[in-house]
Amino acid sequence: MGVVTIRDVAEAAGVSLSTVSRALNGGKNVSTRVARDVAAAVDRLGYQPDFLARSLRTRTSGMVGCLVSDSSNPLNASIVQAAEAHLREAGYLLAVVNTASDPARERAAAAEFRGRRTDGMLVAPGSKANEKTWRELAAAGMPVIILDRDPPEDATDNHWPAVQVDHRGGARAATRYLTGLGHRRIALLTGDAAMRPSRERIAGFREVFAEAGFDPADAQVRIQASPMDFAQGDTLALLRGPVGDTDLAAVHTPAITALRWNLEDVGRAAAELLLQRLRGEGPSTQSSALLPVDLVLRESCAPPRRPGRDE
Amino acid sequence: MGVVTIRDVAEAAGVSLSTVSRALNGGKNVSTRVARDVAAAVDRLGYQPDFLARSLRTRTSGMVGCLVSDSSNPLNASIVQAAEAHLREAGYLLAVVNTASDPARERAAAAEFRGRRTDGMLVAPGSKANEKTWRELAAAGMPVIILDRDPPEDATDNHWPAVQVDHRGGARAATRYLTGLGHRRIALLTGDAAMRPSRERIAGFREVFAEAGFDPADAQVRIQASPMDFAQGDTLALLRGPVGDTDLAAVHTPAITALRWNLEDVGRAAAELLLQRLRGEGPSTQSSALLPVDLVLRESCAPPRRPGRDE
DNA sequence: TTGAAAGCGCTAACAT
DNA sequence: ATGTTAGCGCTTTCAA
Repeated sequence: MGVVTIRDVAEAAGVSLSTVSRALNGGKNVSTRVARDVAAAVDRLGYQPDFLARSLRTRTSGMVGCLVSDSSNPLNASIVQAAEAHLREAGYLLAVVNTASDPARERAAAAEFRGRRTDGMLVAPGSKANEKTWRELAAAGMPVIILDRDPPEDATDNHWPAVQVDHRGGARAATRYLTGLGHRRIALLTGDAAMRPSRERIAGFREVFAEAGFDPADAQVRIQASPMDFAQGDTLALLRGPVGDTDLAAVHTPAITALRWNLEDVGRAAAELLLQRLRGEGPSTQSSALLPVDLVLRESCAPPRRPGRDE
Repeated sequence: MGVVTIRDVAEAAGVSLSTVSRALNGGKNVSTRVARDVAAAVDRLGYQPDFLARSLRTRTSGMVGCLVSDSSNPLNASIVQAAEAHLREAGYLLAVVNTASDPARERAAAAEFRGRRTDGMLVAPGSKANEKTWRELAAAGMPVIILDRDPPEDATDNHWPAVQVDHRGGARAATRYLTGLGHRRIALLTGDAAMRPSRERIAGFREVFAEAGFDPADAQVRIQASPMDFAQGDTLALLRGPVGDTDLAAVHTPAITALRWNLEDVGRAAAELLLQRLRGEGPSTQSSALLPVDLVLRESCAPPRRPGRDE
């Protein structure tokens, strides 16, 4: 394997070990002759530097950890993929751990990432159970970016770097659209109300009812324990659309009006926020992002058959 | 950060550095008293071992690299997720790199994984361009598991560990089903014919025509340059079903008959194959897997309106 | 511009 | 059962 070390290169190039290191890294303070010889030796021997050894020395691993409940969920998958792409361009490797929202697994993963000296983390906690963990991590100097979740509550209330999605605004737009069509009794199906996305959707939904002076009892909220509940039957599956856009919504007949936000942007923004920290940029730069949610009008919504009295 | 080292623990516990190491690892050759003291010190100091340093010493990183064209593709996402879960249980961390099937990126990722001393790799090459890379990697002792792709051609023709999906069998079943309904002119839409999945589908498709003595010209193959082509319009999107099952197929009206294979099994089998190698198990154990493809009958297929003459 | 030497935190002989 | 010692491969002072 990596049997060829920097020492071999040094011998082959007829220079010292540290000179090779300099030639390989900064390239500064190295004569052109030596630079050439070293490059030749590297080529000839097929030398590949050992990141592990370098990391041990430099105290930076070039790795970023990502904690997510389920990376096969299409929403998460796109976010993670975009983050990975952006981080990779900056030279970082992304390691993803699926936690199934299990607090114990989250803690285990956080500990492992920490032990591996990751340079930062992207985390989407599945509950508020581990706020202490995130706070400790941050206190220890680990840059932690929150993904579409409530940041841990902090005594000092300094803002956590986070990428948030404007679910409230989206829910408002969708609700207004439906009330505009004449609907007065509307159900919102969404996930765990303790989590930011659902909580914000519910808030936006109710705000519109309140502002319009409609009966709040007609704004019905149904909590789905898991995203999978949506798929339990065709009927419920159809209702996925109003919650989040997927390929499904567009190709269905009728095409489903849906809320959509740019998942790639979420991942990219999170990566960028982290990179800012890693570059040591201060609080002068943007430290959080709020991404918009769009209402995509398709064919699935019509006025009620008897306006104001649809069942 | 990780300011507390094994040395601090040793001092706190009043034992030597190596004793702590032993207590932490094997736990063998350690008196219960010392074990207790060390555990107490670890707790009190909040010691977390440095994986990097350990890896440098042991020459094993506890990491596995995964090379895939696009981890946000639902098919890949599920495979990767399942592999991650299985590997994590065994104590390994999975790092995923998206290559967009770009040979240069594949090589770069392979080099980086190698430099990071990953213990193994799961790779789904996007072309045959990098066969040399995979061969070199394997020759250097890196366990490489191929995911639903052709293994690199090898002079010695020793079999590569690989997880394959029986796309041919699936295509045969689907084709027979359609011919059984009376269809005689059938189109197969699939991806890059140079890649294993499509090539096998095409083969199975044509086999059925040949065996039945139908006109091979009526077995029409259309290549889609990328999976995204399938989504370009509703019409084409509907044709996704016969190629691979997604949530979409089941909830569509009519529900779409589809070929399905277990993506979790693919990921799990790949992880297991890799773990076998990492445990040093020889060729006695299973070294490849061929997973079945099922035809899931739903409502989308009917006999032709004029049997034998459908357009 | 170069080299010698120290050491990152840990494990693994080897002694005791 | 425990301690001493020697590195893993690299970067980085510090001298020359």
